[in-house]
Amino acid sequence: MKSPPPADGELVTRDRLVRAAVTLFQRRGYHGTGISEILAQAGVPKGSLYHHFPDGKESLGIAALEWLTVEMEMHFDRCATRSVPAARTVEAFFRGAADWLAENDYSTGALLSVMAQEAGPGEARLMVKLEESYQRVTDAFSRALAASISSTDGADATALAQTLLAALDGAVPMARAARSKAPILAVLEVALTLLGQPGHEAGPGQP
Amino acid sequence: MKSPPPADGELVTRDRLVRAAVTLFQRRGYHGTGISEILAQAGVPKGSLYHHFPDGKESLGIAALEWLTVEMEMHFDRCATRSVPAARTVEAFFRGAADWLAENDYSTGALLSVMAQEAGPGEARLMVKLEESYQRVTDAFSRALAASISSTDGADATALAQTLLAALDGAVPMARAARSKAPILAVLEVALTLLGQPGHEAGPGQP
DNA sequence: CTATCACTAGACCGATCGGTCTAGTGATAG
DNA sequence: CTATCACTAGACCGATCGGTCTAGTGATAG
Repeated sequence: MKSPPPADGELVTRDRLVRAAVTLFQRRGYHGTGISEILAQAGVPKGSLYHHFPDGKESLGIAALEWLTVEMEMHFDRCATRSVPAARTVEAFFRGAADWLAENDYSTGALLSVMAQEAGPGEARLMVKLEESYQRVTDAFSRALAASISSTDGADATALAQTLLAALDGAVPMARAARSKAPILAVLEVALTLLGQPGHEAGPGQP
Repeated sequence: MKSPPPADGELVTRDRLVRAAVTLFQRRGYHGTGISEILAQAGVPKGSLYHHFPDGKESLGIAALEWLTVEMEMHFDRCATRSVPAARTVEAFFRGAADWLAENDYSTGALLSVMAQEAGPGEARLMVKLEESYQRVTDAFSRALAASISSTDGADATALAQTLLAALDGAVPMARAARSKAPILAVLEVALTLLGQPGHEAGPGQP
């Protein structure tokens, strides 16, 4: 218990590894990214990785998921706190993803979605973490939506959040393959239609 | 030019490879699946693989995408020909995916989506094929939808097809992580709401 | 000044990766 | 009967995979 955490010095190396893992897993997937690439990108030697993550790659994957999950939770909770209208929350979310993809030359992707499709029985801990992450992100998103959708109850907001998140996760690889924001923007427009018309149990039609 | 194709004998080995590749890429992703696993699953020796696919794994990936693309095109074109109502086409599509996932212990995934997220600059040909496949599948889906949606023109049907395909592609990994059909069914319900209300330029509200 | 400890550094490991290459094998054409 | 050809079979290849292990290094506590 010597060297009490220099508060930020302790996290630097570990954090660099996690950030590099997030970036690379988004680009090439979990199995497509080698430990050595992560090490190179983070500028960290192998020994340090296994000091911070004695259980290796899978633990690093879990840490990457946790990092992204917290990031998303914070984002959506900020929207909820500020009572941002649902339509604006959704629009910012989709446009943000499209812009970020374009800025990165369409080489990044949706972390939860890739990892959930690559993980097998050999990565049981990863799968458990994925379930948790999906749940937390969906919950945060639905909180942000519920804050401003009058005509829907909690259940509706959850289903809506799930649907919109799924739609974006599905549109990202399309945009990547097409090297264009178009698929994301097309999906966004349909999504906004959905929001504009609260729907099946709401009031009268529009003018 | 001896041995004129025994018509089916020629395709058996090659086809077994493609089918095994589709199955395994769906389960573990492109990079997560080794050539040796494909060989084992197909019951084919290595030499045969490189005879049929001299360019190796990437060509096999392309063939797997082609196989799935044709499969989907045929499915949707069947719906279009029979003038299946859009809502029924969508419901069958989503429920089919959910059932197929459950039957396979939530171990399979969305092929286009995983591969599009794993492919990098090193797999340029794969990426080109992915773009084509997405396009063809979306087109076929939108044809199936357009056949029965009166209030939408072609552009709308395309955006709708893109959105619904994206939503399913995104919901599949969620269902996989949760080991439950629930996410897919939740998304389906929202999707049906969308179809039930052709929307922004349609007529009056409902009763 | 010394012992301890968190952490860094990278040489090294067997296993597996995708891919090549040589030796068949068996049906067909002549 | 023989030559050709599509195809099978698997030994073998270097490269890279994820992971282990030993030797520091440098700040802190006493």
